[in-house]
Amino acid sequence: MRDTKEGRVPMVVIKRLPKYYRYLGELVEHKVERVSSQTLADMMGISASQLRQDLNHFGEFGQQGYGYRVEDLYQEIGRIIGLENEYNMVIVGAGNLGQALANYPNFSKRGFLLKGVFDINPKLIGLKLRDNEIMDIDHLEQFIQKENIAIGIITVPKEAAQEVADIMVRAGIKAIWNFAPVDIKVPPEIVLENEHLADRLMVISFRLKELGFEED
Amino acid sequence: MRDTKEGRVPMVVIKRLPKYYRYLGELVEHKVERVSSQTLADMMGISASQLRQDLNHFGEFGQQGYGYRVEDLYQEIGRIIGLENEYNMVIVGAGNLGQALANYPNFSKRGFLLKGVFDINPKLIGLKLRDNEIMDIDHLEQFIQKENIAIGIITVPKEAAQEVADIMVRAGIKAIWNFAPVDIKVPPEIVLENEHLADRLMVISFRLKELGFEED
DNA sequence: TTCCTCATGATAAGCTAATAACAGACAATT
DNA sequence: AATTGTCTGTTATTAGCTTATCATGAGGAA
Repeated sequence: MRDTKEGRVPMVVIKRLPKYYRYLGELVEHKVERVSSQTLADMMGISASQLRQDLNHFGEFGQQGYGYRVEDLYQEIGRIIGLENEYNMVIVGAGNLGQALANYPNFSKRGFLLKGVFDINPKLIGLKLRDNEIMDIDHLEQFIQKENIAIGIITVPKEAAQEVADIMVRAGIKAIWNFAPVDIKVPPEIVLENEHLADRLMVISFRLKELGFEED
Repeated sequence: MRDTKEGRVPMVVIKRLPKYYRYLGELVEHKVERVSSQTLADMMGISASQLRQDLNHFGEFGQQGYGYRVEDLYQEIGRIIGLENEYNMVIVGAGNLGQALANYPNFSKRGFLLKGVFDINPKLIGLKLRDNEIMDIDHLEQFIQKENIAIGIITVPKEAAQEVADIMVRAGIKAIWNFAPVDIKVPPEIVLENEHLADRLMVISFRLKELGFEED
């Protein structure tokens, strides 16, 4: 079973896949059976060309003169994203954000299973967080290895973030999702996503300012 | 005082500004006085060309044969982003994520001031969240107008997100930062940032899968 | 069955962004 | 003051993405 038709798929395209998946999910819920690239693209606010082009990176899913079968395409994109797999996760940093993510229900629904939550603060260790007891960060490395953890989520202060990442990498983790406001460095074979929430606010700030200056 | 040299600045460039700001902040902390585009670009893992190109959208901040004064450039980029302004914010949805964001210290430090937290759940209304008492969503519209709220953060379930956004728009809000897993629709003059956390996990999933298939 | 319409997949054209190259200005040094 | 080397701002080039176009084949109607 082949993943991509040929060559690498551009990152911009990959980032759009979850959006396609989301909109198709909506259509499935509404029992829509078929959809044309034009209709779907209009819903999403993109061009039909781009939609077709994107899909063609992965294969031919539509039929001329008919369009796409919603259910099929939905399943197909789920497969492309890899949602039929299950991944074990840990969260390191049981502060507000760590707790919020731990309680996020949509993750387990898609096969992302939270197996442990860690912190360095003795006051937090031992507390229950939904199904997970908060563990001492000293046990992190061993835990990752024993429980076959694929994804590590970092929600510690920025000073500790790189150190936590190093432990994860040493333990053989496959991917890191970092929420600390620093760019973590990891070897190239590790999948890394930096989530800089404060950066997003700054983009909003810039755009607000830009708008303000437009009144000339 | 002019913002951009001419024309519109591409979104890709704008998205990089906070990153520049972050790295320059590090240099400031380490009391580094000057830096060349080459050095800074190496630190950030981008090309020196791109860095200079990006900065040239906004003006000339460096000196030939010398480089950039770290402190000056840091201030300058802060100004470009608009960090000298203050913006009032509200959070709607006092669940885990809403609470986490309410307690995020870095926002107020940059002039993003949380003025109120709202929810529809009677059990939550009246509770204290750091400095903010959780208010009934019925008072949201009035509050936005009276307190001159510029930015609305949405952390409600997806079913309620569009409705909340509509109230915000009606009340005259300037920007919306949406964490619900739907694409909210707002008039074009409203600055909108959709933050789809689950999407990020799917990108990680795809990349993990891609990596797995590379062992042929 | 045959013809017509529709909408895909593929190719081409157009556009945007990233990298490379370079002339000129400034700093540093003697 | 003169000279060398550095490093910017800018222009040129290349690469990457997006949009437009079109031939083709499937579906549906008569």
